[in-house]
Amino acid sequence: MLRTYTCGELRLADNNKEVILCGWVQRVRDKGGMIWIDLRDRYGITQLILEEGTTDPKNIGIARKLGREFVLKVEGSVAERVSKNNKIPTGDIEIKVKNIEILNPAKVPPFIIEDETDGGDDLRMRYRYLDLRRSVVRKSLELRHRMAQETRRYLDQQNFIEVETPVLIKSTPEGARDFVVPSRMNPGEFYALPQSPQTFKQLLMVSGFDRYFQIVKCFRDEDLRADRQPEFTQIDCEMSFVTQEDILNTFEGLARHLFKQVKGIELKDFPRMSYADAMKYYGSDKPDTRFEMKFVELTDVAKGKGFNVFDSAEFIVAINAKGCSEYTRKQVDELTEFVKRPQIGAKGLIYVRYGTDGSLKSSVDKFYNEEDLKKWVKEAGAEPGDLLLVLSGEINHTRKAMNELRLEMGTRLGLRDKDKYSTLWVLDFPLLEWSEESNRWHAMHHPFTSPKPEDINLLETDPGKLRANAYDMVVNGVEIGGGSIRIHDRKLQELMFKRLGFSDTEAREQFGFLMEAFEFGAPPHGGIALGFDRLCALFGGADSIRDFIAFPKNNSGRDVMINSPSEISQEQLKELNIQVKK
RNA sequence: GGAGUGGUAGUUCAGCUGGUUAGAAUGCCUGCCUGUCACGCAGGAGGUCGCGGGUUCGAGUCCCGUCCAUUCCGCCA
Repeated sequence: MLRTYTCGELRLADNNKEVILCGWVQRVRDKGGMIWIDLRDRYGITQLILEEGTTDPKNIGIARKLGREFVLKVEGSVAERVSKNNKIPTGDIEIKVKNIEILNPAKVPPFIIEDETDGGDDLRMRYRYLDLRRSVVRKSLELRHRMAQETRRYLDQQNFIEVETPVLIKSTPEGARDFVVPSRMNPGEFYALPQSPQTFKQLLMVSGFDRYFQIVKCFRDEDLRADRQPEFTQIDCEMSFVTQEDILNTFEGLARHLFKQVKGIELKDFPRMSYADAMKYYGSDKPDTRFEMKFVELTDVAKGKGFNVFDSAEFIVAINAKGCSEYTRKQVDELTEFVKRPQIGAKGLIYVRYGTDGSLKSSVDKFYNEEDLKKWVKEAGAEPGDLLLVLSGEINHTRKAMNELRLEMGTRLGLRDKDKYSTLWVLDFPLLEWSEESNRWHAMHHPFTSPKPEDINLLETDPGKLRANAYDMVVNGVEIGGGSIRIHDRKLQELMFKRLGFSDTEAREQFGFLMEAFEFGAPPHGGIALGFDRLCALFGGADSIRDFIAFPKNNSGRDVMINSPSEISQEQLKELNIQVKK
């Protein structure tokens, strides 16, 4: 070992010990007759001291040549500081240097390696290995490690076994775009990287593994976001001989275990909400339930007074912004601009001020008298001092816009506290949704999801109303994971593929292996997949998952450090039987 | 595929309705400083204003195109 201690562990109790430390130069403070060096490693920072007249001049000479991020090996003795620093754990001591060895010099780093760095994202990603030296980023990865360990511990205790499934698999048209890998040995043929190990985990159930999990990389070739990477990690799970209730309890248990072990938070039972209610009251299948501000439908009370916008609207909905009646014209205009942005696309925003004196003032006073508005505020349960915000239009579009407005108001009113956690299960998702684009039904979750038995006759008559045995775990408005009870019957699976527009041949070619397996004694089974990166970001109080991934990709799917993707040589292309159009 | 925002010193940014030699902070270099810990003080170096074109007597600034980054919409079973 080059060192006898780390830079984070020496205390006053170690006084006078002879020690050897290794680490990086965080900073040199040269005061003339005295020089202090902050030596940093993964564990902390320890101060070194060199003093003219005491320290060997050779070492003082070396210290004067040091730059940031030089790698040192330092021998010395632990001493109590004359002036202590209570901001760091090692602040009571320092190392009187007896010998400094430069293990490796360093160029001046392009950004400051401190918690509050001056580096922009682009630069940090280009030099990610330097960025990872910063304690904030390191702590994010330490959190991730802890989460993974606790996940394994809990699931192991629950008799789950971790099985690795292949990464080179088969492309299927359902769902997201696949990343594909050409096969040299099979010219013209391609593997696909898994969007999830879905079919494999179902096959493991057929194999009798009963309880499977895997912390696994998944791949989707779709456009990226702050919380979306082309390769990401899931806690992927499957169980046999269980009901939906068993799965909800098991994974509510996992979430509770993680919150307790990692954050020291005891969570209450997760409330449950139907998809229909989530859409009705929050306009979203992943509502942020840290605050109320539920939707109030005004379609019936607000129509028929000659206000053409409302009279012609399919749907009129309001939220009650508590205590906002004093919002200025400017603030209301800001909200109007907010909902009119192209991404949200509302035509306008109507408001009703319920003054603290009981007065009612709206932006549509021309059409509605005080009696009319009184009905509105009564519907909304508003009190004097509140502000009603109203949107109207096509139902799905309006709900979506109001969802955005609700979240914006929640943010403005400080109701979305990062340290507060509100969890819930959203249940009874529709099994299918109609796609205008491809003019056919799509599986909302995936084609292996089972319909609710009582709804099964709707598969032929009214597929859009058919509810699935599917569920999402939602925390603070973030979809943490989702799953379903699967189909384990060949006939039903065939029917499902048919309904989704697969021909018999297509279904057999793509999923024949699964349907065949169902004929060899497939147990009833179901499972869930939790987005591990998002879960870590949530625990870390961050909106972006990038700092919880050691080497993330940028918005265009590029790794700017290693500069990938990149072109490959003509020889490689030839070997793979691939031609590239330029 | 679409919309917004940004690109100026190593870095983070300022730079007004176009007008002398493009600034600040920080980092870097040099010197001074014996209890600093965001050390302090004095001095210094450092710029193809993303790229291409246009308007103009004159463009960091206005216009067009393009590239890059980022946020969102579409997309993400």
